[in-house]
Amino acid sequence: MTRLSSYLLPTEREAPADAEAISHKLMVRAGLIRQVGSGLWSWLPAGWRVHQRVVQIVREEMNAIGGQEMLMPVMHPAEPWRRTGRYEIDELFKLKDRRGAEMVLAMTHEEIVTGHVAAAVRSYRDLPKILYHFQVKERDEPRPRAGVLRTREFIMKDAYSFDRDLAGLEASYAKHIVAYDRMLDRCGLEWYRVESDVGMMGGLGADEYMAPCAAGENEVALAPGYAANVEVARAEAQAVALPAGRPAPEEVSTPGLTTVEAVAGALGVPEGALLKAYPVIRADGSMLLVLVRGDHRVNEIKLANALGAKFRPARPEEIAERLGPPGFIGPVGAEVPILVDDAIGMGGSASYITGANRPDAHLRGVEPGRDFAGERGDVRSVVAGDTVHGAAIRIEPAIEVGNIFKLGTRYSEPLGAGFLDEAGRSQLVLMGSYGFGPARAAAAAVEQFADEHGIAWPRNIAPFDVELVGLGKAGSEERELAERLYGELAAQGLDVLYDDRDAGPGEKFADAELLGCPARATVGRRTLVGGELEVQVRRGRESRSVPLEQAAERVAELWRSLP
RNA sequence: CGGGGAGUGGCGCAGUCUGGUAGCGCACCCGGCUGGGGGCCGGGCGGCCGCAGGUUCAAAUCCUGUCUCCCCGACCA
Repeated sequence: MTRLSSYLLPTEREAPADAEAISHKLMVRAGLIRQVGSGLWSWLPAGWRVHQRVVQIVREEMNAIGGQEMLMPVMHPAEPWRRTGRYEIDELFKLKDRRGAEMVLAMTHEEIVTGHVAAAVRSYRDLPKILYHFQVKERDEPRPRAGVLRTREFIMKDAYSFDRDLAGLEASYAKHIVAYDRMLDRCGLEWYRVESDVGMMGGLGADEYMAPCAAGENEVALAPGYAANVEVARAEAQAVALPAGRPAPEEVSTPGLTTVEAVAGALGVPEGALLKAYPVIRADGSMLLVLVRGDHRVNEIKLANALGAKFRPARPEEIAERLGPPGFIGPVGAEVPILVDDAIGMGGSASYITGANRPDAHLRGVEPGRDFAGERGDVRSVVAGDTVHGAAIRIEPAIEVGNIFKLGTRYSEPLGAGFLDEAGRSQLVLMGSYGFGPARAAAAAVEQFADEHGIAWPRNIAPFDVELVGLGKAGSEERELAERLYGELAAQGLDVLYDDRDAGPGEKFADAELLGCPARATVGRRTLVGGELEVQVRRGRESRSVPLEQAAERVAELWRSLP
């Protein structure tokens, strides 16, 4: 019997002063987690039950697609990380053992799992495989934040698929989509699967599982039938009213007007009638002038993907040297290559305003194609109101709770994970990696369903199914009834937390609602007198009464009907 | 890494400017009352004021250094 009087559940009336996010405040207040250091958290018993419930759901769904659970260490020799080129990552914790050997603390486990596969797999007959584990990840995050939403140490379910060819990888990936869709549903979360960036390291495709909530660090662009991380989202830009064209560009004086807003205001045109010039320096040291509409922003991830290489913004002195005074630069006459965003209309009678590459001057009547030339590309960030298939998109903040990624040979190649096919030819294994963060899933559930009274857990990941509140003094008749009901509820398969503390009813109710078990049953004098048990559904806080003689069955039935 | 803020009892805070016996609310302990929404009365325990140096007759308070934490941004393979 889980008695609250002897359970470690230190609830707080007030949230920590430094907490911002709802999940941070409530998980601390409800006694689920406690901070140890920046980005380092302990899970107290009730919190750990939530985490374990998420873990079990994930485990069941991974097993259902043929995943094989294993366990790999957190501390690794540095060597395989050097081989894959990941030793240089700043977020990687590095240390030395007593002999001076270089070690790392794992951020993920591609190096190790691929090493095992490289050693064990010889033949196409050994493939495909899906291997996974739940293990601690260590990441030296520049800025941990918001309770368990972004931490330096956390448990991740990471899975890896190994296939002989692209069709096999696609099949493994499809299985993970099924598993992930199901685990997110079973966790009771609102979620989106969104297209995501494959990153600079390459990859054949990736999706992220996003749980929308205010504390989310990511943004997703959504329209009917469309969902993408704004890092990669593509959409039709909204039209903008452009000034009429002119026979040739014409200089206008714009003293001191270095921002799009200032120039548009002074000339009485919408910001979208300007072209924003964003000079970047590519890996080879050359400059590229990126142009986007004045009301748009350059999306550095899309730009990096379009260039297929890293770049950095140009420094003011580089801009001054190669183009003109920062704030007044533009494409006309520029002696550097130009990349023109797709949202900029080419040709036609309409025209844009651009910097003149001279102090305190802009040009109007600039027509792309006529007055300058450049390659085209989609390198801007979408904004709310852009359209996809004719429907306007909206942008929402969300927490990334899972991601799935077609790695290809990114790791099998440097680590030598190959096999022999039927023809006896040596081939590289095609890999996929699939992450899921139970702590983030739990925090997302708190974010999505909390109200002013506290947490309202989805049924499948609540710390307990039912909180049984025993009123009256210890040893009283109503307490005896409560203890009997505990046994009956447990016999129905319910996990029950029994509040047997010597505390007032108000405190018990407040704590129960803070902790947020999906149902609360109250046993007091009224229960004895009326012969009915009061049950409150946490989400919505509505109460109902069930006859005492069938109380356990009725509560179990009610519990099964909850979200 | 840039900007801002904070370390005083378990939690939330005041006191610091203007140096002079370390305070408040909640929590906790004991006794009693109450017993369906954080209830009431009485009595208690608990703090080297983040740490280290310095100034001073005297430092939570002034000076120097240092550590830690939070928020915003950058970053996040």
